[in-house]
Amino acid sequence: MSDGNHETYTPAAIEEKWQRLWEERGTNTYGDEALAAADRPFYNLMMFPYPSAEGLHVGNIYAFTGADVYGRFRRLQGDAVFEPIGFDAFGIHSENYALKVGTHPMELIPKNIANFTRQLRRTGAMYDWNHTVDTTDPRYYRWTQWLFLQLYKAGLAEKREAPVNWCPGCHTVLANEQVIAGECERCGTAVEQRYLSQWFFRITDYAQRLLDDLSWIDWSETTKKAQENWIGRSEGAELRFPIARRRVAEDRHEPARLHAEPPVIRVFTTRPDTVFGATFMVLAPEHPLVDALTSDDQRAAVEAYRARIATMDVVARKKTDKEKTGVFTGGYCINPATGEEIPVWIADYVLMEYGTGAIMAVPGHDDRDFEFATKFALPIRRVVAEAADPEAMPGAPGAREDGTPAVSEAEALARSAAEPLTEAYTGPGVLVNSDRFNGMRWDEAKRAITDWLAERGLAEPRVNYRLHDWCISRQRYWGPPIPILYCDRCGTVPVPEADLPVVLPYVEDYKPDESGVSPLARVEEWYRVPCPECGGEARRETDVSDTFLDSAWYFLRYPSAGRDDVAFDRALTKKWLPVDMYIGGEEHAVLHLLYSRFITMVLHDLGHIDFEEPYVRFRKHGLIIKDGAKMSKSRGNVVVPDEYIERFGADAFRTYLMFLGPYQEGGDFRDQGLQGPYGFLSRLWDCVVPVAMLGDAPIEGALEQKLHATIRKVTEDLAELRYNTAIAAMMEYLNAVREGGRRANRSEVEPLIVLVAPFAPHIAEELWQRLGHERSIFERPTEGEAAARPAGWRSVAGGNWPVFDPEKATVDVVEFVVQVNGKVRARIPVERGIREDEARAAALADENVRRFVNGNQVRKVIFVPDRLINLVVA
RNA sequence: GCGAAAGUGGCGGAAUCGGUAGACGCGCGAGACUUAGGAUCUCGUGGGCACGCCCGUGGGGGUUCGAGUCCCCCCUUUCGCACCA
Repeated sequence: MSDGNHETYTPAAIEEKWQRLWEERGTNTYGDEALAAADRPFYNLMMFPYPSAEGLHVGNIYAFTGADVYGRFRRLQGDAVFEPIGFDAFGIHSENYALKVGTHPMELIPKNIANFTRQLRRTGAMYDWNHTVDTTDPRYYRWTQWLFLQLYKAGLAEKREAPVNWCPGCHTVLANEQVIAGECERCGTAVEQRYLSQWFFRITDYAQRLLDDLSWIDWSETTKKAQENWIGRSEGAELRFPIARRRVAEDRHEPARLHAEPPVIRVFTTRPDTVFGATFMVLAPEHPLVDALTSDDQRAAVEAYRARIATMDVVARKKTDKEKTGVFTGGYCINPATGEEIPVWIADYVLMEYGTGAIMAVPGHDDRDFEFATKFALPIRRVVAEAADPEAMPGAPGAREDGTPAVSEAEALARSAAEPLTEAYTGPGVLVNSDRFNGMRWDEAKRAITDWLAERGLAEPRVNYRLHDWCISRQRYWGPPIPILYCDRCGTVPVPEADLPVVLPYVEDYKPDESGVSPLARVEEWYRVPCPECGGEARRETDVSDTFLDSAWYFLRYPSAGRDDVAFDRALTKKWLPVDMYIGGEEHAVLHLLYSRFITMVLHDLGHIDFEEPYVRFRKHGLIIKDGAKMSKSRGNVVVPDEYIERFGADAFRTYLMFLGPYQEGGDFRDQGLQGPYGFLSRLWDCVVPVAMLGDAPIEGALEQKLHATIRKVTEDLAELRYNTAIAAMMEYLNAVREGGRRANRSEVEPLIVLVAPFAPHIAEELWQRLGHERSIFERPTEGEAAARPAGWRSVAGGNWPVFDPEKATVDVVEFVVQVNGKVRARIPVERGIREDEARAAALADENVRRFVNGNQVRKVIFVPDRLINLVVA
């Protein structure tokens, strides 16, 4: 629709131009000095991508654009925003893909990174390309290895034999967090349990701190909750059940060993109040005491059961709803509360990884124990009686003044002590069948019984966590080698820091196998090295570290990227960290986000940094679906961003992504939806270009009011990442400017261009330039520029972002609602600030209102200033 | 089973504090312009009819002058954890 005079909006040309100019002028990048000298630093971080061969997908762009919009918003407000990007390129994901296509990862990854870089530039985000990281670069992973050594020296990294999750598909060990419902997060293969010697980070030492800090960090609530659940703190007690030696010793083959082992079985329980009801004990099949407890006549059955469990895959074993299985060991232990001998069983519903790997079974008050006891005909004893009503409990509200329950104790006890249980009772109540503790509230009994047993050394209060230590060994090729040497004479020797990096060698055949060792173990010339301590023969650790270690500290590296003398510079780190705003996916709620918090705490404790939480503020973004369904290759509904960007431009694509739903909840991508934002930008263009056609009149009246209301709305919404409603407000304002096809004035559109800039930076730059500005809209304006603004235009200090005038942001005439008996009967325009009596008179002047009042007496009037009046009639 | 979030037009989604339900956009309808239209512009667009109202935010109760919003019960969906003692 070009009419010679009119220039059409051509996003491709404009965007190409500005991306080139940004690069040439260094608009978005910092030199080393500038980075060190920046005032009002704001570290705007987004989760760096894994550079897949498929290229950037729409989910990446959605995440990054939301973060970039925020960064640009802060920058327009005068902050010195540091917005880096990098590549998380090590790991099983990359390696598996390389294997699939038959290209070595050392060739594949640089290609992918080049492709990603091209695509990322095309999205128009303001990345600082002077400060990027690539985790596979030896200049980066040198410091990943350094980090490992710091943990090693601090005693936080240790090698130990442990049951680990082995993925038979990926041929490697996985961290607990990488096992989803018993399956490998990457390939979906059922995970097996193996006993291997692995490197662990003692993250459990930090469990309480990781939990405590959640109370003050400013994060999305759901993310905090996920971490809280993952850490899984439970309070209770460790109880000790002495082994009934008499019975065990009779059957023992090696009686001498008996004395070497502790003559007790330790259990963790959150219900020490129910110990009088512990009628048997269950150990995990792998429990080390099983052998000692097993009697000769039960040995065959026990061995068979253990063998069956050992070969069972983890998915099958962890199924909650399968029928309970188990076998009696023939051994007994003594209930420390009752003194009774109780039988010891093994069953796979007890997990070796949690607590002590043994439980006291209280079938009366635990669903699982009840099921087990029922199946194997074990005694079930009630020790907690449900009070007639909660008020009846001693000390409860409604209890008598002397603290005794409203229902008599005797009554409650008598009623239910003898009553048989048809299912486990897990609720609150009063103790029964518990000797001296009868009649005590269950919650008080927890402490009382623990104390009572503790006097005899049979219990102590205990806090347990679900969190496990972080297994970082991977028997794979594509990762940083763990910087450890094994010497026959000196044992485990850390690689001296001066010898870092331990470079990952080029290995032609890097395919993993069943052996349980890394492909690097096949490269003798690499792993055979002299011991740095004795000079004798040593052997390198051949496992590489988990990818999540690479990403656990990358945010510390960005400002110091390119520095070869330190992992992170002290002064730069002090200036820029912790991260001011971190935006990323919820899928990392318990992986990356927990690990990087842990690593940061460790570095803090070791004196390397002066903060212990890496991200002051974290916001999760939502997920994009396509036409109401998850995107997947098999469904064939994957959005390829390049095509859309080519057709509509990055500006429209970005704006659409931010418009299609609340950013923190995600939304539904529909091809036709792009028309809206594209049309919006086109109309904005048509309003401003050619600039010579713009009017010079100052903004005034209702439009001025609307502008200020829009500035307020957009400013507030952007601060809270409510991008969709901010865009809607801008659309509304532009519609008002164009009302009736009138010619726009410069004073009406210039502020709008700044508001649009975070979403559509290219068109904003272009229009800004055409309006006569020489410098980027994102640069801090000079005094001259600030002074040359149209009348009534005010901006925040140091930026072009407009400031609204609260006086002007409110309307003079409001549409006032008149209700009769709560139903809307009229809408009348009134002056803002109208008094109740005036409003009432105006309401009653309305014909329709009068019709409904119908001469009846007005019994009550509800008046909400500037909103409504409600007349209540008989 | 536990934890978290959410159910609003044909669709994506709006709606600070309990105060005009459906902003904005898509789609659709009518019209204008046009050789043409998957372009652009204008107007309309929750349902119903007696054209003034009635009905409408998953279902059922309740509180209130007034409920999408608060309370109780139920249903559905999505996500996370899942034999965690």
